[in-house]
Amino acid sequence: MRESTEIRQQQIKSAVLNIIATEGLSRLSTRNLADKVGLSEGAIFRHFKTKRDIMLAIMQDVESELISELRRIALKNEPAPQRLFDYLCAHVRYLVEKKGVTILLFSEAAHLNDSELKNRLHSILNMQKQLVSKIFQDGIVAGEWDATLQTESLASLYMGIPISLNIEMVLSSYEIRLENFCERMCDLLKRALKA
Amino acid sequence: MRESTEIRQQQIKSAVLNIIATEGLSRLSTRNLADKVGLSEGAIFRHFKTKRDIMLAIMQDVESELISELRRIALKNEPAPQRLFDYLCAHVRYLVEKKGVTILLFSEAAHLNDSELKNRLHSILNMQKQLVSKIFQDGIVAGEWDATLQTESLASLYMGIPISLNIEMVLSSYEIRLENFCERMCDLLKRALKA
DNA sequence: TATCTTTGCAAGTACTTACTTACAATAAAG
DNA sequence: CTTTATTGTAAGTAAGTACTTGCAAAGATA
Repeated sequence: MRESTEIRQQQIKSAVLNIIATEGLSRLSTRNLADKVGLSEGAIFRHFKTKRDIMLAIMQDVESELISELRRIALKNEPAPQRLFDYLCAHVRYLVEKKGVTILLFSEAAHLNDSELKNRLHSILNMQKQLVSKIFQDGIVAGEWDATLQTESLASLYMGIPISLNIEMVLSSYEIRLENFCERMCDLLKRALKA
Repeated sequence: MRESTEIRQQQIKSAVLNIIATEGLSRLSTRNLADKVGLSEGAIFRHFKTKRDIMLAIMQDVESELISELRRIALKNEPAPQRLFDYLCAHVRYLVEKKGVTILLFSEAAHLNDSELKNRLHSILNMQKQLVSKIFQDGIVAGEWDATLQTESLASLYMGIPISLNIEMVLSSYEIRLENFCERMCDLLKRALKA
């Protein structure tokens, strides 16, 4: 069956995430990938120049899906505490939905020692940090939180939450209880923020 | 030059960490490893049955070096706030010293989809969590920290700190400023803990 | 209908990988 | 001195890798 490159690219990216979640990174060969999509190996290379290009395309998706959502929340016209909660929830929800995709991109970046991949991942994480810093800053300016706090330190503390959750998910094969996770973490953050 | 298995095993483990830090995981082939140790490939397999066994041995080292040090601190006869600070410092110091070793073990575990490797890493992280929970619990019992807090949530928040630092280090190729990092993070934790 | 671009496949390429085998040198033990 | 266990090497092995090539057919355009 002939399909357009756009459709095939979507199918390929989706198959990559599926293989990673169910069989592990080491089974992410072009051969296995082709099998899963239902194409020959040659056909894969019609739609992506290299395997690395597939990873970059997936990273692009993370930027356009997750980052744009986080930006929307961070810039919303709402009290900072509400935004902080929404931000964390959206963040966690995406990681659970797309399972360990960021971690596995990170693994690939570490494995291939590919500095462009690393830099792009780094910039995704920095973006997440800057956006949450904006919320902290707004809350401080609004007098809701302690003015002596450094937003950078707060952002570092925040970033640990989704990242360690992500690691926990991968190591426990995605079987993890998340009851009130966001509420509990958000409460602790707000205690630290209190004026 | 003939050397005993014990010495060779140390040399091999050390070469593994060196290759990972300087050339990346993808260059961690048995061939490159043999070159770095100054042996033939066959000789490597005299001292470790498989490549995977080398990873397991390194993991064992992390347990006997880091975990035992953290246990010592957690059980020390000192006020909980002081122990918390020492604990975080020791934790961070080890990660900086041994660069991203835990992360890279994690990458391998994710890559090979090896559930024994994963379980062992998982148990190392859990141990770190339990030990820091002990400190939180002691501080609460001593009346220094808020009794309504859940130690498990606190431990989750704590765990994000070394892990995200670890990721940051790997992604920024180990060029990272750590001025007062432990102090700043510990202060935030203590604000959240305040009664 | 004829032309041209796109999408597909089968087979192959050159290379790397973890690990093995057959045999030699070393050194300690009897 | 002889025996025996240990540590070493050189040269393989089988399997897997990302990617290419030559050619066919589908579908849009002329």
